[in-house]
Amino acid sequence: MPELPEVETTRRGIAPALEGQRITEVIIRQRRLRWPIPPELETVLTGQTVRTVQRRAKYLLINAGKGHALAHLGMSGSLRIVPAGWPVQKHDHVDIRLASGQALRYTDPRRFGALLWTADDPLLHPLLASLGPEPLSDAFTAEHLHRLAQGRRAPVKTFIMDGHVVVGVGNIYANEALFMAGISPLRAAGEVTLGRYEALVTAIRTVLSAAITQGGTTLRDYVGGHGDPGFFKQQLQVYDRAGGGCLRCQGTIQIKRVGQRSTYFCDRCQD
DNA sequence: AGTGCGGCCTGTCCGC
DNA sequence: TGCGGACAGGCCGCAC
Repeated sequence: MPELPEVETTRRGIAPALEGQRITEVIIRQRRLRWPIPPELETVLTGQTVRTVQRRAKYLLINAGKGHALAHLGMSGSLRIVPAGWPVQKHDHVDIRLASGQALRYTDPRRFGALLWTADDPLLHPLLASLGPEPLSDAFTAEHLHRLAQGRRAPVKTFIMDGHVVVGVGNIYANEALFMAGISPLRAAGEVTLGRYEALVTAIRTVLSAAITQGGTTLRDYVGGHGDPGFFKQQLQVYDRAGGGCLRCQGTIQIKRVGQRSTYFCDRCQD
């Protein structure tokens, strides 16, 4: 679920309530996420004061002095600030209680997400060390995509969803950006010209930025740091619109499986 | 090295 | 109304 805009919206929502706060207690009701929650999340994190809450790719990095908690929201996860002791629902797996009387609550029905701990530089963590550039940074360029794509026969949609190429572009925004750039999701990555990668870089930046402005896209579970849904769903051009009219031409939005993911596009606007 | 797939989970929806 | 099966925003780890 949560792609980059949702994770960034979450970061902005929870950071003010966390930074400068001492962690008084960590309550774990369900350890079994994608990986088991390590014991350090209780033994080391408790008593620490949060310094910063940053984001790298779709990971949130909570700097707690002695190390960093890493959070990933998987497909259905959310992190939000609640009053301590707020009624617990079925999938509320973790509460990190703060001296303020609030708590950071981790909720994840499908448990594809993760809560991890690292005492070292979090950017060197095995899960983060080999990731591609941030799409909203200067390091993300058409030249970067074009160079990496040389010789690649995988579809360009699969290519841009690969976190080692560029981070943060999940299924929704990959579909939207390719539509905006007029590129068929089925085209081999290695056959896309530098000029079209220019358009794609612009489209990815535009779509992600607009989605952040709208607080992300909520299809079902996603809520931001204050428990509110995101509103970018109303601006989706192709995602989940199979059979609907193309908003740019008189064509019809198609759906196909590409890399085992539902892929939406207009075969008249995208080639 | 690049590519394709299974698997992790729960919930929902659709067809019978 | 019940039930099986497909599918859902991510992404690791494996076999080829």
